[in-house]
Amino acid sequence: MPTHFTGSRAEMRALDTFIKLTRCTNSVMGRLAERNTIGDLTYSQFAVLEALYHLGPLTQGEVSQKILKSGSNMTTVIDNLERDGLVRRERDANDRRVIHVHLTEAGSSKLEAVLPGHVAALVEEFSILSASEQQTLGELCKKLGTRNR
Amino acid sequence: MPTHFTGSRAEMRALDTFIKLTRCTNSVMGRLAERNTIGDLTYSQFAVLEALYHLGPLTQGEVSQKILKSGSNMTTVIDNLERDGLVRRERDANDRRVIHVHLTEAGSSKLEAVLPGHVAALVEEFSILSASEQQTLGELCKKLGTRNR
DNA sequence: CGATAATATTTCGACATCGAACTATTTGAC
DNA sequence: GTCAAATAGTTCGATGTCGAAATATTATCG
Repeated sequence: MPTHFTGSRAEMRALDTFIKLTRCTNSVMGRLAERNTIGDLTYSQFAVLEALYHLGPLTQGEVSQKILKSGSNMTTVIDNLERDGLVRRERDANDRRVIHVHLTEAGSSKLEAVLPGHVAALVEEFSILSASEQQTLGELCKKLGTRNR
Repeated sequence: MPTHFTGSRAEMRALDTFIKLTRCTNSVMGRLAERNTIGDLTYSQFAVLEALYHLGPLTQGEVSQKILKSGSNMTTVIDNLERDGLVRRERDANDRRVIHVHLTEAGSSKLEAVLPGHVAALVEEFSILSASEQQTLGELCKKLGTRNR
């Protein structure tokens, strides 16, 4: 946990908080991965399916924005999802540059099969924090995350 | 921000906190990356150099544990660092299975050139939170991160 | 209308990342 | 002492991830 870094108080504090933040996220994600909470999906695939499931068909660019990943990355992830039959691409008729991504039946079923377990695992993970601690954590994260914008 | 997920209160809370946590980490890392705060290094490379800088020569396995990455991943990252002359591998004389990773002069200089700016950027990022907010965030992250172990 | 700018996606090359299978070496048990 | 189990790294194949350059298409402006 310690960083063996010597600096001003503000420096040590920021560094320490940063390390705890990244390790925390890392650990939580790692433990979720260990539990195999999303079956044979990757997190990227899960995120794409979830977005489509809750928001309906989206443009590839929209998906990219929703899950905060680059456009070129979306191409690969959606390629894999399409190969596995979980998603379907449809060229827009009016603007042939854009592609609409649709969930297939298989994709929908897959997500429904996996979502409850994932949520349950999350609840369990976070149950170490009280409701108000979760509230506080969420607020601080939001404040830090949306900094200058 | 919203998830369009309907569930019990505990479920919504955990999901919401989870999303804020991951987005926060994502955003902070992203902004640091944009600022080019670690030069032409990747974060993995930076993490390895930093560990060696502060702790001295380490076994490859030890590095892997310090930065929480898999052994096979370490092979690649250290391969690249070695190719760039920032790090040197040395086989242990007594136990020929183990490899000690040393920082080279170039590696040391590179890190020293980059560390102050990185810390400054971190301080600036976290300056949106007061000292006590950072303290709280750190504690909550630690509690959540080290859950059951 | 026609050249240019903007937009959506893909391709490419580099790096990260994992788990499983593999190699080399050391340790332990009989 | 020898053979089996444990340990340290590497290799391999798959996926994710990015930014820059390329492609295709649409919008704009003169």
